[in-house]
Amino acid sequence: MDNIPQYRKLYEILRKHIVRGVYSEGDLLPSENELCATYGITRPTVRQALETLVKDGLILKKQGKGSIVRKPPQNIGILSIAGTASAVGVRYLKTDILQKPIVKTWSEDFPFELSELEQESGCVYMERLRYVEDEPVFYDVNHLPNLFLPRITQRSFENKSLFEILRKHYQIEILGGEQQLKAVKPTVKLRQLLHLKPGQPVLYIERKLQTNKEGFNIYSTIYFNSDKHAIFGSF
Amino acid sequence: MDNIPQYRKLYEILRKHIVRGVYSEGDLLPSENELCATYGITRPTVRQALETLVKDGLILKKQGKGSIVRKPPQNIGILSIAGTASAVGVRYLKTDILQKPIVKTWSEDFPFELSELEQESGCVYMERLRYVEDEPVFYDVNHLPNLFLPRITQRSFENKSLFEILRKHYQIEILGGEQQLKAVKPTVKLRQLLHLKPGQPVLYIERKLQTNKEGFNIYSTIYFNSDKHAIFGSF
DNA sequence: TTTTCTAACTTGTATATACAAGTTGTTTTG
DNA sequence: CAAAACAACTTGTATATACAAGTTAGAAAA
Repeated sequence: MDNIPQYRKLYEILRKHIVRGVYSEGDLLPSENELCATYGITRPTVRQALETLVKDGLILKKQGKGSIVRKPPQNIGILSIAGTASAVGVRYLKTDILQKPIVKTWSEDFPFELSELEQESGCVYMERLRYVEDEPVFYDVNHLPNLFLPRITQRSFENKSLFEILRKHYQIEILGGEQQLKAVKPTVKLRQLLHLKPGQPVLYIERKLQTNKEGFNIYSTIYFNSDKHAIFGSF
Repeated sequence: MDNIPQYRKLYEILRKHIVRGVYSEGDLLPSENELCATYGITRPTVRQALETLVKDGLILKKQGKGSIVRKPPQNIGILSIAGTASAVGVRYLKTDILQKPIVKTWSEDFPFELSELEQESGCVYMERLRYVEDEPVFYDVNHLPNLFLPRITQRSFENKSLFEILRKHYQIEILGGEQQLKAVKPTVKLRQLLHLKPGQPVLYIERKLQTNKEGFNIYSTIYFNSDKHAIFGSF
C-alpha cells in the first residue's frame, strides 16, 4: 500500500521534471497556487515540497517573483539524501561491484560509534567503484548492520542503487545523515582504482546514514577523484 | 526596528542553548507543545525553527519521542549559513587579516559567473587566515562586489565576523549559497600559511553566497587543512 | 512478579485561512 | 512618451485545527 506523504510525491514529480528538462534553467515553476490547483493539495504541503527542492539546489525561491529553476549541478551532489549521483545532473554513472556483499565482523578500528544492536549483529560489507563517463570517480565501501537483510548476499547490485534495493526489498528508507570530508593522500591501491595522477590527492568522505529502522545505520566511506568533478552542496 | 521572523528568533534561542550546554547531548528539547506555550507561538512556527536546527545538525527529531540534542559537531561546519565556525562547536577561532579589504578589478580567470552589475562594479578583495587553537586551519579569499559598501576598506576586520559587519553596517544578509569541494595539492605559499606536512593535500572550497541585495553575491575560495579537523555536514 | 493494555504524551502530515512583503504588467496621469 | 499609481500576481510568515503514527509510563490483569 502506498503511504508516501503527499509532499514527497510532489517533490518527486517536480524533481523529475527539472532533471528531465521539462523545466530549464531560468524557467519559473508553476506558482504555489497553481500547484495547489493542479495536484489538489494545500499551500503548506506544496511549500514543503518546494523547500526540499531548494534544499537539493534544484530551485531558488524569490519572494514576489516565483520559484526559479537552477542549472542542475554538473558536479556530484553528495550532500543530499538521494545519494546516487544519478539523482542530480550527472550524465552517466556506472557501478562496478568490486566486492559483492558479504557478512563479516566489524573491524576493530571502525571509525563510527556503533549501537549495541549493530555491534552484535556483525555487518554486511561491500565495495563499489563508480564511473562518470567511463572514468572511475569514486570508490566506496559500505558497512550495513547484518539486520533486517535476509539473503542480501545473494542479490545482484550491478548498476543498481543500493538505496532502491533497500527500499524496495527491505522497506528501509534513508531519513538523513551526516558526513565528514577531508583531503587525503591516496594509497597505491586507490591510485590504481581511481586512475589518479602522481601526487594527486583524493577527497575522503565518511558518511553515516540514518534509516527508518531503529538501530540500523548505513556507514559509507568514499574516496573521490575530484580532478574533473567537484562535490557540490547548496544551503 | 526589529523584524526578524519569530521562527528565526526561536531558532537562535534554542541554538544558543544547545551550543552553550544548557542542553547536553542526548537531552530532549522541550516538546513542540511546550515551546508553543513558553514562547506564545504556534506549532507550525515552532516546527519551522526546529527544522532549521535539524538542518544544522544540532538536533535529531524522533516521532513519538521528541527532539534529541546531538553532540555539537566537533568539526567545522561549513555547509551552514552561519559560516563562521564559532557558530558551532569549535573551541576557539582566531582570525588574521592577511590582506585588508581593497578595491580591485575582478581577475580574468575568476571561477564564478558574475552578474552584469557585479562585473561593472569591480570587487572588494580580502584575505584571511583562520586558526583553531592557535593552529592555522583555513585560508580564505573573499571577493565582494564593490556595491552597497561605502568605506568598507577603512573598517577593521580583525577577529570580527565578516557577516556580522555586513549585517550590522550594510544591512546585507546571507540568504543561502552553494559550494564545491575538491582535494588539491597546495602551493608553496599555502604550505607555509597552513603549516602543512610534506605531501599533505588541502581541501579546496569555492563558495557563492546569495544575499538579500539583488545582484550582490559573496564569492569565497577557501583552502582548508583537514589534518586534524574535517568538514562536517548533515542532511 | 510479569505481561498486556491503555492513556497520554510525542512528532509527522495535512487542511484552512489570513496578512505581509516583493514583483510585474497594465492603466492612468502629466 | 515617460513616470507614477494601481491591481494582480508571487513567495514569506503566521495562526488555528485535526488526525496519523510512534513512544513511554502507569495501571490492570494474569
